[in-house]
Amino acid sequence: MSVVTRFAPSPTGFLHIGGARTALFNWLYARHCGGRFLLRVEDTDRARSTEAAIEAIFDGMRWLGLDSDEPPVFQSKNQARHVEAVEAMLASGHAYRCYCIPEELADMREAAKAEGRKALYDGRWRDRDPAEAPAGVDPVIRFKAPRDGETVIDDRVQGEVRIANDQLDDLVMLRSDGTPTYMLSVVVDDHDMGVTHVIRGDDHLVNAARQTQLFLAMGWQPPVFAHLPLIHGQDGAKLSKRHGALGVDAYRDMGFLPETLRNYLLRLGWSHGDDEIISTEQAIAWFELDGIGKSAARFDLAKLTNLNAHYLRETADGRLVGLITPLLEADGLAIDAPAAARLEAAMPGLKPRATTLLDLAAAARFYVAPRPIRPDDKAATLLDPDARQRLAALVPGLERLADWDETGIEALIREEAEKSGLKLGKIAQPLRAALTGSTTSPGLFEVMAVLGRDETLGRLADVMTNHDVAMQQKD
RNA sequence: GUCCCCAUCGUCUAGCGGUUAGGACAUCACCCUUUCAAGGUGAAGACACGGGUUCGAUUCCCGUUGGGGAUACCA
Repeated sequence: MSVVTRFAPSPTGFLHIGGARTALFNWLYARHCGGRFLLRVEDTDRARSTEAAIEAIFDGMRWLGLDSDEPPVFQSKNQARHVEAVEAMLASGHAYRCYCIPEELADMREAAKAEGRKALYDGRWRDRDPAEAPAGVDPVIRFKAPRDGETVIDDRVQGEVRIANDQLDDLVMLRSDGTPTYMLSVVVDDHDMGVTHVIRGDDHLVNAARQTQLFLAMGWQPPVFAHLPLIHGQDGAKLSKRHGALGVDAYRDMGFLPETLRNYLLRLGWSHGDDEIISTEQAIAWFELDGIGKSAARFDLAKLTNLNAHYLRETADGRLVGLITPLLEADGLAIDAPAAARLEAAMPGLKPRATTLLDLAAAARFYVAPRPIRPDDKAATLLDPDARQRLAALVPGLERLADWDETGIEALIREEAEKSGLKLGKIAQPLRAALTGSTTSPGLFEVMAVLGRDETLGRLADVMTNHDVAMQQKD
């Protein structure tokens, strides 16, 4: 039997980090098994579901590269089928009409709480004659759940979980307005879609018992369950909106790569020995359900950042240029073909110093910024008159230099430093300030090689002639 | 309240009765060095507690504590 997994988000918000991990695990397991991965939008709560949320979820899935094997299923479109399933249960005696009004239910809950019992519906309409139905009350249809014994879930993550049936009440399958509830819809859809493995958050563990009862009552084989521990925030509390539970789009905007998220999310709750850096191909080959941990994990931005730095270093220069170009353009810079080429040449020096696309773009800015380069405060301090004189002394040599490449430039500068009896830093730092406008940058000789002779000399000339630029920044 | 789940360095985790309890991130030190990173070397840092079982428990069982989840005509 081929494996079928599904990701079934309810479209009430963005694709958050926990949902993304659930989707990833389902996707990986299907890919690993050579099965199919399906996407189902659980929009049975029409009031809370929004078009924007649906788009945000699809968008997030696309960005993460989690492609589904069939077009997404919208649960709301299967309503007729869900109602039909309930009618069949009514006919087979597995369901009944309940005429309780909300106030009655509230009283019931309160009474149960007072007695220290689990707050459950007491099944008062289970066997009551429908002729006693009060006038003007639209009934709900409830599942006639087993009252004795227990329901056992053989969970692939949590192990064998036993829940006494008296802990589960007769759940509502059809609301008084005739619409199906989530609990019923999931079971019917999972069955109809041929889902073999339900991999989802821990918060559904008890639901798995109710759903198992439903599957059994309908005469269907329940799927294999695997309930993932939830992800917690840095403070250990539930990863909620106010704890920085952001959508995956927020991480994209912070400059993280999708492969970083995939690797990070995979390691959050799943392990393969001591392996940390795991490519998606490797993950597909290795992913097994028994590698999933049982305890909740905290989301750690520092580790995510470190991982992103790693993937940035591994990313092809051309792709990086493509990714930061929009950021630079948003910053008011025009990136034409020569500028893009210069950025690409600069990437080997920029990449290892960056942790996100945002700081990569910021660090790359000086390469394509228009002259004159505005030095920042610290850089301006370095460009005092003495330093400018030292820089001026370099110009003839740079003009004459035969091979304008990193080694040639380095040899020349070192020679100049030695000649004047200065430590390299005494020349290199002002030079860096003049060329990059900053006190930190990639290797100086590499910077000069990438900038080219004309641009280098031009930037030096700017500093030499335009004292105002330097002086102005000094205070 | 009731039911369910969980518990190894600050964090993510390895471990599946006998280990100097391993790795990664973060932290600190040193090396490298034209700045900043990267890289290299090293340091510090954990089995929540109490009972059992066993020749022997981080590992198995029970309890305590702590954390989380579920208790809807939401999903």
